[in-house]
Amino acid sequence: MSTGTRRARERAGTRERIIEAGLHVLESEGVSALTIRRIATDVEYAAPIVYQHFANKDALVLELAAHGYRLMLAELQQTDGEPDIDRRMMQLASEYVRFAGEHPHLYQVMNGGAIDAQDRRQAAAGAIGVLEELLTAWSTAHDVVLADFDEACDIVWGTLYGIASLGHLDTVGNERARRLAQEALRALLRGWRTDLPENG
Amino acid sequence: MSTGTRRARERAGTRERIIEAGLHVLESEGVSALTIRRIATDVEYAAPIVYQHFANKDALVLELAAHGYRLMLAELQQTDGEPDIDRRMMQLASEYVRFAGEHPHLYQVMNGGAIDAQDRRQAAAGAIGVLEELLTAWSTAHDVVLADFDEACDIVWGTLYGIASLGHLDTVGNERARRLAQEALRALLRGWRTDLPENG
DNA sequence: GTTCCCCATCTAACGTTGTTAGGGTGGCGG
DNA sequence: CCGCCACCCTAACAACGTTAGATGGGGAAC
Repeated sequence: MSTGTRRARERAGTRERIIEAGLHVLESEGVSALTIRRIATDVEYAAPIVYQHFANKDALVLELAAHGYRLMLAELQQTDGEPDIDRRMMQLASEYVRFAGEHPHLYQVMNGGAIDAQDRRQAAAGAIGVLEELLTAWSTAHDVVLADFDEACDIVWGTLYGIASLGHLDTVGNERARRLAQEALRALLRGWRTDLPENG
Repeated sequence: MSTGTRRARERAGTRERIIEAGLHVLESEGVSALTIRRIATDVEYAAPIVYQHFANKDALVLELAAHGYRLMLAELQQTDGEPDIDRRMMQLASEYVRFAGEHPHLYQVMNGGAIDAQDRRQAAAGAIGVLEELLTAWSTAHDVVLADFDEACDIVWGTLYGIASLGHLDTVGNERARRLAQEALRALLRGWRTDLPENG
């Protein structure tokens, strides 16, 4: 079956081209332009071809979002090379918000209601993993045992999401949002530290 | 012009009924069921009537969101009667997340991309005002001068939004999200206090 | 009281969306 | 060379937001 494998390769190729076309349309013209017919036209096919590769539009959008989370993972991992764990945390916050600002439409799709909660969680697992690693390193570096590690992760992840959303949902500029995210994360971590004296 | 005022009253009445029908559909069946034809049917009119009261669907949705923010304002103001300012802050966080959990579809519309950033800011001004008042009271109570008050407000508002979104975007339950929001806000405020000793 | 006009309302339609069914065509196996 | 099969397209459906034109009934004028 030599033709069989070739056809399988071609199938996978067009599937990839559909995803790339979708990403291009999304990033360049926004979510309102992300149409089955538009994508099909860009890959020089008729609309129904898309349904040979994706069950429906939501499945395609999920794939685009997964791609976005992989991209985010790559950018968040760029915080390597910084030995100071607190500074790396600040870089994480900054990079997260920067990503949201540089890919607003992709970010919108990644967090939009079209994606099932479970699927999103799975797609975001890699990016969240970076946060988990950093938070683990931070807690050991400062000799802090967090009461509930997953809870702390969710808090940080949710905080970053919320403040990054201010950056493009509201009139808050991206550079300001980066400052806000850094300050929020700094305050959060400071609040969790037990190696600082306190009186109340 | 007796008939004139009556007609004006009727016009305003149907406009109000359209909004109420929209809210009812939204809360009971979700944003995907929020359709011009569906709303028109519920108020026993044909679809084009809606366009005599709203320029387009986005304008109607904005009105629904504004109603949602007024509702949120009322619920946030219920934190009166608590003299302890820190406890009131905790109640604010809890009530915010509770609102998001009890009105998920309304909350989704309030923060959805269909609403212009400026319009949302204006609609949310009242609810944000509650936070501003509380934060002012908190800073005076603890003798803290915040470096940038508006920045602190945005941080808290964004954090609450992000963590509340975890509650219904992801699999985090509402009661857990409330705990998370409280812990996040507690850590944030603790990080901003200057009446606690520190060593680095 | 009759007539007429205006305006509120409806029906019908357009263009777009996601999605599905059915037909045609070209290349591969016998 | 023939037939079949897989691929691809055209056409269509339902539903959406939105607009234009038809229609009808009630108040105003005589």
